[in-house]
Amino acid sequence: METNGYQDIADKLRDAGIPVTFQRLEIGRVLFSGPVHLSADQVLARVREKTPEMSRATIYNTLKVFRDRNLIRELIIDPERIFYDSSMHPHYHMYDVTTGELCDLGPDDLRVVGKPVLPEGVALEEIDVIVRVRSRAVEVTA
Amino acid sequence: METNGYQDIADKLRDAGIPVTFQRLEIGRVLFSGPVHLSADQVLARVREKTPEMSRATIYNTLKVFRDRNLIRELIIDPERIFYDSSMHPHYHMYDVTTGELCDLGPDDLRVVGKPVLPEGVALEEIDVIVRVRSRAVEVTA
DNA sequence: TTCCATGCAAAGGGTTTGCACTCTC
DNA sequence: GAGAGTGCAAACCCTTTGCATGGAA
Repeated sequence: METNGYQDIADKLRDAGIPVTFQRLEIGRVLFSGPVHLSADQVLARVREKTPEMSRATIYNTLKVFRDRNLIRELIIDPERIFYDSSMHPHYHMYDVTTGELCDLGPDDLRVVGKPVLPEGVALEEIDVIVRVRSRAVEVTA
Repeated sequence: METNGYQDIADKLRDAGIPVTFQRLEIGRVLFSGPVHLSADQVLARVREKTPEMSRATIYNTLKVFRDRNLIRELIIDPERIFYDSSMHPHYHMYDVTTGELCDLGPDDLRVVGKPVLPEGVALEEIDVIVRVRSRAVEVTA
């Protein structure tokens, strides 16, 4: 999982059936150097630190390719933006609505018990759990 | 909970400390006549069936007022739009990513066990559980 | 009269798309 | 040279905002 070198990332892409390109390697480097939760814009910003000419459209295209090939997961947590999670291990999330911080929860923290009865012709895709928390420090006195 | 008449809705608004207006009654009628999951646009459409002059801005304003007063809950489930849930009972959701259908799950279907350790100065707001399913019937052969 | 609610239209922000250019095989 | 990948800019859609009108206390 800890794919740090370009060689590892290239292998990861090939294993997923994704043709390797320079841009995809750079985006992969940002995503697969460790477990991260990043919005598309954050990915773009990090890639542009090393590759300023990277296009926003390429970021969105590539994120969708990665997602379709199960290399990353889309997190629908904030109505403002989609987060991309580079960890495909089953796990849940804790989201600080005040700061926008997002972190992982393991099975030690939380577990889902029971399985809902699925209607005819319907397949389970995944179960998302989001623990929303609020920092007391930063009071939003609206 | 089954607030059907305008009188019931007016009471509900007053109880929540929300000044009663014609528009809020109409929006309340759509939301509180039964348990519903509607996007802002769907609320607008239903209100306009009876009140075609209702403004989109008023819908958004009112939904936010209702949400702040804990009359409805925002569901962050689909990146395209926010759904508003007229049921404040604690419950979870099943979402069909193919059809966009959304339904409730009770404690008989699913339960969350354990509580995550919250960082210092952080308060639990709520725990969302979304069971994502996919209809086999409508194959999305992309 | 003062304040809040409403409506319209324009702006805002994340995401998608159209199209031309480039690169690879 | 065919096809995919990329980059730019404009388009898109949901949502928010500014501002003027209107209604209630």
